[in-house]
Amino acid sequence: MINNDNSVNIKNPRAAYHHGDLRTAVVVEGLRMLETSAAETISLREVARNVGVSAPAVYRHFPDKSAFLKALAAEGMRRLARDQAVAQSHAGGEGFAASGRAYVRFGIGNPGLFRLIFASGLGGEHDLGSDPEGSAGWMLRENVAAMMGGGADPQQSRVLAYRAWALVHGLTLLILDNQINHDEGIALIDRIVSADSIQK
Amino acid sequence: MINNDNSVNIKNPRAAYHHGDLRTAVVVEGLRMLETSAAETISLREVARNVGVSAPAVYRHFPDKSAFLKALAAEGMRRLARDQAVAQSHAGGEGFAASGRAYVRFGIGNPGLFRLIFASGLGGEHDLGSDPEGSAGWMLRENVAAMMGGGADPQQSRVLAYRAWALVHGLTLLILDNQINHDEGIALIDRIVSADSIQK
DNA sequence: TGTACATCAGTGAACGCGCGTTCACTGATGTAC
DNA sequence: TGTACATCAGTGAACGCGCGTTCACTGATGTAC
Repeated sequence: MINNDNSVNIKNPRAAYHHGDLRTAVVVEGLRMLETSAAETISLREVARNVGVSAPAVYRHFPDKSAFLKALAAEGMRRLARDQAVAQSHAGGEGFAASGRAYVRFGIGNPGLFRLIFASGLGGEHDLGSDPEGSAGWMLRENVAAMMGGGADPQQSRVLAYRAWALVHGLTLLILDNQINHDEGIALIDRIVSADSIQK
Repeated sequence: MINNDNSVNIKNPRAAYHHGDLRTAVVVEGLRMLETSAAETISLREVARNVGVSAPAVYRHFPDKSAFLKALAAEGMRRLARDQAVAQSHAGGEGFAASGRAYVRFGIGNPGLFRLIFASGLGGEHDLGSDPEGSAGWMLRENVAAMMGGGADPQQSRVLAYRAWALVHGLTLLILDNQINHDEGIALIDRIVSADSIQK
């Protein structure tokens, strides 16, 4: 294997990665591999190989493989939330629908990462109301609250929130799993995820 | 390993399974394992072991592992469609919503099988309109057509169909992935998948 | 400025694992005469 | 009814594979004196 810019200098192992740089490099490579591969098919050994480092080196930065995957999922969660926030801030009155569409587009654009974020066994049990600020669940809750106004029936709020979330989540996966034709699905995102389909 | 009723008599290999019975036994065992395990974690060797047969024996009935998984998925598809049809026929005017709820309940009750059905790389590219009669996609199309009456804009029909499908598909997976609390999700199925949330 | 030393992120070798699949085989079955 | 034979669903042994992880190690770094 030929060394590239991300690889470590054989004679001086610490030079390229002191201060946790290998951790970063490994995460970056993991995210890159997720662009074309499913998380379950990614092995620590291959990530290490691609980075130009021996497999055991990774264990200096992660206790085990699942910790590594969790780091990727966390980064994915951040990016998804960021995309949604940006879309929402750029939209006028239809911010909620805009953030939903951003959710779908993120999933379609990042299949491996999107699936990893929601892979059961990694995180889970978000439950609206307990999400960290800025996360998808948090934004969902904020949006529904704003939509309903002050005196909303809390259970009805949850129903609306779940309905909206389910709509965009399901649409994303149906397209990713090729149950809905990819191009047609993309073309119809705006009509499927419309303001009235989400607020009613 | 102790032989059970599904196992083959060692002295007389053909006695238990002549006429393709091993194929059936293997599929039954696969479906049983899917009740508690994800499809990716199921190995041909373990299935064979559980059935009481050597691993190569399975290759008399399936060319390879993926053919075996496809057989499980096909059976799952049949069961899902059957559940939906039953629910729909027992419902009054709200048949569409009823079949949607049945979809969600099927997924919650059969996590491994449900996921396998939609696993990318196995089937895919259903595309409304090309589904075999009785399948989920077929029923979806029929329902939307009935709902819209005769003179429906075909593209709008597709939008409604995809919206309904996405709603129930997403709800199912959010519950399975523990993004929505399991018990709360189940309790809210009827309200989330309501007639008006699906037809509008 | 020079020296001794502790630290710790890397290394290559090795572990046990279970997998999918192939192979040459065996022996019960059903069939033709 | 008896015998020879083709069929073919099973068998156990073996293949190569890549994996996650552990191990004892090395050698560059930064620090204390």
